[in-house]
Amino acid sequence: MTPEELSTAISACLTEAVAAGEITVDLPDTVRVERPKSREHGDWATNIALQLGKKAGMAPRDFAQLLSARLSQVPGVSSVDIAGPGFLNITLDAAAAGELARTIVEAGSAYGHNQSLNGQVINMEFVSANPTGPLHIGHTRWAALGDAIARVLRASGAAVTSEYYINDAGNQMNVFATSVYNRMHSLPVPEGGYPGEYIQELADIVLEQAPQLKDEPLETALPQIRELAYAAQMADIKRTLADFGVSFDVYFSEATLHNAGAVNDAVARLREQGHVFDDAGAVWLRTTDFGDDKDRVMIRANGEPTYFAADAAYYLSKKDRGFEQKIYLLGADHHGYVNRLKSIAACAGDDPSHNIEVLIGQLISVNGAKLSKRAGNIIELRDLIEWIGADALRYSLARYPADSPIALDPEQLRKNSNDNPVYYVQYAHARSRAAARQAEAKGVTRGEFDASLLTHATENDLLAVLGQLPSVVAGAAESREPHRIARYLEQVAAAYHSWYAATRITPVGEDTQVTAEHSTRLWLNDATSQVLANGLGLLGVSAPEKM
RNA sequence: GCCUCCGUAGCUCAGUGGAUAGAGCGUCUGUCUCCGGAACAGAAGGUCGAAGGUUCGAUUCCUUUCGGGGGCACCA
Repeated sequence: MTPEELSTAISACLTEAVAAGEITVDLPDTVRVERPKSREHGDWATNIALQLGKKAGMAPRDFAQLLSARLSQVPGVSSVDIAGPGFLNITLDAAAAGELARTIVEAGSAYGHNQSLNGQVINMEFVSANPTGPLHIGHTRWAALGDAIARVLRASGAAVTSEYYINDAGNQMNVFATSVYNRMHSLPVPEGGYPGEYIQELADIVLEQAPQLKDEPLETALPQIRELAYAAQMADIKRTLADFGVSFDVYFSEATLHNAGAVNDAVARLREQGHVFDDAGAVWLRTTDFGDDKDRVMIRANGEPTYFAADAAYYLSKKDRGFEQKIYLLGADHHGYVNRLKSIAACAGDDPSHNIEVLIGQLISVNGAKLSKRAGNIIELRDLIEWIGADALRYSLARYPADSPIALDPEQLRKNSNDNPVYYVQYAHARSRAAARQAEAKGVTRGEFDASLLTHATENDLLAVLGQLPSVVAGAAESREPHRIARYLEQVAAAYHSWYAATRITPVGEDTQVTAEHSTRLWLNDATSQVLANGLGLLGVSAPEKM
């Protein structure tokens, strides 16, 4: 029996009690079932009687008494105790609890998936680094976290499109191209230009593809240099993301918005909505109507659209493409942008509390990281991957809530020990696979399964933890907090290691007789592998067979 | 000045309107004739920054306050 099934059973008992006239109260959609901290309090506990007792005009303990009478009749429920002010402590039959092992193995990679976000159509934009240089540490956290959030949302039934917005318009692209041009001619870095060594690499690539550009003056060479260097830089970014295990469904070019007139269209559409006005030669969006602290310019007095105008057009594009929810993942340095983005949504007639969601992540730092020589004074993502490893890096970043500032300690992350949580979890997976291989060699198979044999205290604990994956995934999706998965996996690993130390999957010593206990434990072992693999998969971290 | 995030064990950090606030590291004590010791069992270590308020119950929610990080462009 899974906690979800127990929750459903409690809801059914409540409904029956209402129908029988025993209680009069509005029932919640779902009943929360929790694993009590203390084992003395049974397998599962609920505080539903405390919540509903008062509303039903009853003492919580009396309410608990009524519910307990019905609940103890449910098949699989061994006993129900009322504790303290009205907690219901529920103990399951070993067989009912153990059945979960089979449920998980049979569900396979689908275990943990849930329908909590069914029907939601979500656009998630993250990273969106400028195409004028390599990815650096500032992009790393969202690359790891954003990708994990997308996976968690999908596992909860949402249709998610992950999107990378390329800021390939505006003067910065000309500055970028000029920087490359100057490198081609060994000229100094232009005013405000890009200094890193990677510019030289881009210059080499451009010259290789179009050697004639070397003899052309800046004005005529610039457009082609811009295109070639841009393409090379985006290829580099995509390669680094791929090495990090991150892929995007859509790479959206800002330039295409300008070229297709979408920016001007956006101004016109927002004007129709009544939120655009002209002042001092510029065109403004009255974002103060929706809580922004000042109105924002869309078209400058010189006729050039602002970056903000492109953002408005981009938002409308997402809306037009049918995304009900648009999630933006931004660094803390973009905090001031949140109200503006929300105002765009409001000006477009959307509900800023529903159709747009801006997640702000605190910045990270890495102690003692080497600064990239090729890119100037930044820490490059590709260097971090090479130094720490993609798995350790992704896990470490996914392990903390986005709003918590973190300082990574690379020396710790490079260690193959318990200092390093990713190894703890990965090791548990590798160990469980090794145990399965060992079992096979000793003739243990999953042929026989008798859940009532899973009676050891560590088996009860392990089963309880394994049963929580679906609700943990749903919770992580709802709150956009994949770190809950990581923390959960550490619990799974701990429960597995305890179980492993306390019981045997294979016959030991002279006793070579394979029993139903062995084969049943193999089911539990394999169920654990599956939960660890599924959870790590949601974080974009590998689940190794061997380490 | 305004906005926002953080403040929990010696360190790095989880967590929760409820029963005894947790993990790892560090410190201390144990566990290998046997499936992977990258492990397990246990001990010590806390006025949950402070003060008010709401509540049957607050570390959690609200207000104030102290300390720290980040942000407040006709830049992109």
